[in-house]
Amino acid sequence: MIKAVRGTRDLLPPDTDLWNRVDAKVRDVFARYNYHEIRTPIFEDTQLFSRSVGEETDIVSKEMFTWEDKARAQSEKPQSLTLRPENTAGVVRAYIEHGLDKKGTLQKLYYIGPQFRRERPQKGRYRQFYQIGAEIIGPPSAGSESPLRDAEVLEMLATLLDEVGLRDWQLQLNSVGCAEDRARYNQALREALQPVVHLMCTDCQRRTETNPLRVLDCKVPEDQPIIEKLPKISEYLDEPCREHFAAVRSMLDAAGVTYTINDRMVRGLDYYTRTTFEFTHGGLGAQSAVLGGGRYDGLSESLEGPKAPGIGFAIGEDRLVLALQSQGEKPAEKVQAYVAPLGAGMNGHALKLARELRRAGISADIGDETFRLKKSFENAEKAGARFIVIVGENEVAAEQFAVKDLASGQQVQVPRAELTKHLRQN
RNA sequence: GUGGGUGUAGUUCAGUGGUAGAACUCCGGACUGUGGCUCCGGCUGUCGAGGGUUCGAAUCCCUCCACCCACCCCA
Repeated sequence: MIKAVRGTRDLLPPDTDLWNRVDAKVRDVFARYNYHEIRTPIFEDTQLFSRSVGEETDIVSKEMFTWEDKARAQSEKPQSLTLRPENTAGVVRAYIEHGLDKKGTLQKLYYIGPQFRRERPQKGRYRQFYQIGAEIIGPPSAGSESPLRDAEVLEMLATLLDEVGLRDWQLQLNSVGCAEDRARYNQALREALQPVVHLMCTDCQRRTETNPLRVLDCKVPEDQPIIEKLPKISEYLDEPCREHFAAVRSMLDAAGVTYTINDRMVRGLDYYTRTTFEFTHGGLGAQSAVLGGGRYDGLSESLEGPKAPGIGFAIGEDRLVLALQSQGEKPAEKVQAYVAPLGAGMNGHALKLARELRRAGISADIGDETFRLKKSFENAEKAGARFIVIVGENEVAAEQFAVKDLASGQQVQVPRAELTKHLRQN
């Protein structure tokens, strides 16, 4: 038997009803904040990701689905292509390619779609997973660097999660400063760790060499006293970065968005600058982050584009749905009417009637004239139908249909002309 | 890539060397135009795959595979 490949999965009803509800709500919120949808290709030139996400990150160094396309001409080398592991790089590429900076305004773009990373699957982590993301990007003259953009994005996310129905989420906020700040901080961390690192777990010893920032993320209890004494990134921000972060916080305070500063939160993509954030939720197993994001002031230029600071985020839709389900969210898609043809020659009458209902905006399902009435009732019950409408010879002749409310058990005769009204009002 | 757990009916699972089971689901009937409840009857399996031990393997051994969870890392 051929099965869905590792890390991929089928989304089936009724789960897909919940997914669609999330999609619809998210589009509704984005529209109210004046975002518009962008759709970028599912695969891109491999270099797009190695140059934006970062050659040394886990994503690029070991998690990408990459292959060589055939050369177009004999003189050409085959092109290396990659299934997108995230969507910000693609959006910024499109921004540059279509000269959107020339519009002179802020671009507020959102996307919903699958992303691909070749990781070992576990709860809340799949090789094909879905992200809902948005970016605000534009020339500095349009206000793209303003801390108001950061605050606006965070406020929207708080609203979005509330409206989607997620309870008990937490916003973790940090600033990782600019590239220079991070270089100085990395150096300081290395120096601070040097005398004590041999007391720490083997992971931390490795991290000190490869990526000292990661040490801050360590969860080993014995290491915590050491980690608490390490220098903080906030002490290494230069004046502009410090002011920017303070402005973001004061606007969040003004708007009444609650957050916690987490100066140990480090994010793994190289392009992040200044504000970084995560929204977390308890129902997700080890993957507590429902969404993550941050500012990326230098990304466009690193892709040979114009100066175009930006800020964005990606919601893990798989995780958001998981979190909603963990708090008991159940999609209950029901059909309003079940039309039950009864006896030979009734299928046509049933279809005609169902057509009238459906055209009037009433959801309806149809049985079959070979079903005994008992079976039709059972089917109607299984479908979660509110009403069953019986289409038998008597009914057709009298132009009056037996309509039974399956919840209350009440049954009445309803003239054809009043049928849609009767079914709609309940 | 590493570690742990689990693979038996459509589903959830029991079965630790001797004829593969239960519950639920599904199908039919009791009930010929009235569901949920009840009762009766019925279908369903390469026991994850391959090899080995044994008179005999779902069960013991070896190898592999898949899924789940965790690490790493991230959404």
